[in-house]
Amino acid sequence: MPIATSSVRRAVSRPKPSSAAPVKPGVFPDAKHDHGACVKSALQRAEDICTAKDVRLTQIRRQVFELVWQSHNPVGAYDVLEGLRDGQRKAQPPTVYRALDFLMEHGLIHRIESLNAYIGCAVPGDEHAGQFLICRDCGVAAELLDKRIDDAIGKGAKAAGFSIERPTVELEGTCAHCRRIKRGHKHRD
Amino acid sequence: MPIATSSVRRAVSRPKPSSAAPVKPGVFPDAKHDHGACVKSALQRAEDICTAKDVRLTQIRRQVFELVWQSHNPVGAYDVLEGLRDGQRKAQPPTVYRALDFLMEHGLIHRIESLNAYIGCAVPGDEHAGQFLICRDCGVAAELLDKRIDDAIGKGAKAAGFSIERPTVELEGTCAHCRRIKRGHKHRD
DNA sequence: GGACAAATGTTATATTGTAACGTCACCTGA
DNA sequence: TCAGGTGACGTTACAATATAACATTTGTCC
Repeated sequence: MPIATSSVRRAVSRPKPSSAAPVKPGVFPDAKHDHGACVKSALQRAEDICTAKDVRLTQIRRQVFELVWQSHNPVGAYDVLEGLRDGQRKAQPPTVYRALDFLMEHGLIHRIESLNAYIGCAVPGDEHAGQFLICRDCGVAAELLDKRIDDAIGKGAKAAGFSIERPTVELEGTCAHCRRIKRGHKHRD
Repeated sequence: MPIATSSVRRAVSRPKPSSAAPVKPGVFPDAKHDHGACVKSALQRAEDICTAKDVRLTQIRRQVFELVWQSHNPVGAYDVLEGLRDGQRKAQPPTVYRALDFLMEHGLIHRIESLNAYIGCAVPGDEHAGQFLICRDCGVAAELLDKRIDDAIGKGAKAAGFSIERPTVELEGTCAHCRRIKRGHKHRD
């Protein structure tokens, strides 16, 4: 699975206010967006949030966070583990799972249940459940924050007298870009 | 005991609704409903569907189907495997996974991604994705068929130019019954 | 019956996730 | 200053879930 380009392009733009969202919810990241800036922004926000909550974004947690953010594709725990091992470390699974749990607990990443994988949160600091569009072809997952979906789900649950504590909404399919490519192969247009 | 139904190959194009739906979508089954009737009805419908589609509901597949239907709680593949082993057989994991795949392929059961578990479909024969309310306390999962949710999800995806092929909607929380129990413990009312 | 495909058996292994306990660094209060 | 507590991480072992690959059996069709 191709990993989004690590930042060959230098972040020439001035340091953005850390409040800017790393990626826009509901939007698939452009193939050649500045992913380095994406990561940098996400990391800054994570640090701000941890500071505000008075919890520690330790070396390992930060590294795991960066590994999860290395692309917009959900990444498996053992891939993260692989990444952690680059270098002198010889990390074990519990190390990774603890860090992932920490990051999820503080809303910095989400777990994609249908893939057993993890992805950076596009809107950290905002208490919310993730809604995801996951492309079968390119593997990219885009986070949605769709109030209509939340509302509809809320109504459906209410009708059944059910109180939701953890909603999971994961929509697997094909993103616009990949669909264009496939159509191109078929009709050559 | 011969598998009578699998040899019946009549060109009946539509399965007649041999009985009511096993359980009503959107409703948590009553604690003391007649589950035997539930299972019987589900099995009958499964047989009708397989006959209509001209696929074989073999001994093993039927057994796995019944094991999945043994309750309204999602059941793990290895629990099913345990069940299959009651008696003389010594089934192995692939046997179970193949049967589960078959049953899913023909819309007779659903997989609950957030639990790595399987549950009988409340409305088999109807092409649809499952939407589930899953109670943390009693473990029961009720299937929803909520058009509002589908619509909202459809709109959200469309706005992103995304085409959905496999939606996953799993809502974990507390069912009305379990919530009443918990409230009772707190306020004694 | 013979050929072919579908279904299942069998062995081995891959992938994902946790339990349990030990170590160490850091803080805090007497 | 240091005893004791706590949080983070190390380490070992294992549990739980799932699949690859190939062999064998069963069913169907001619």
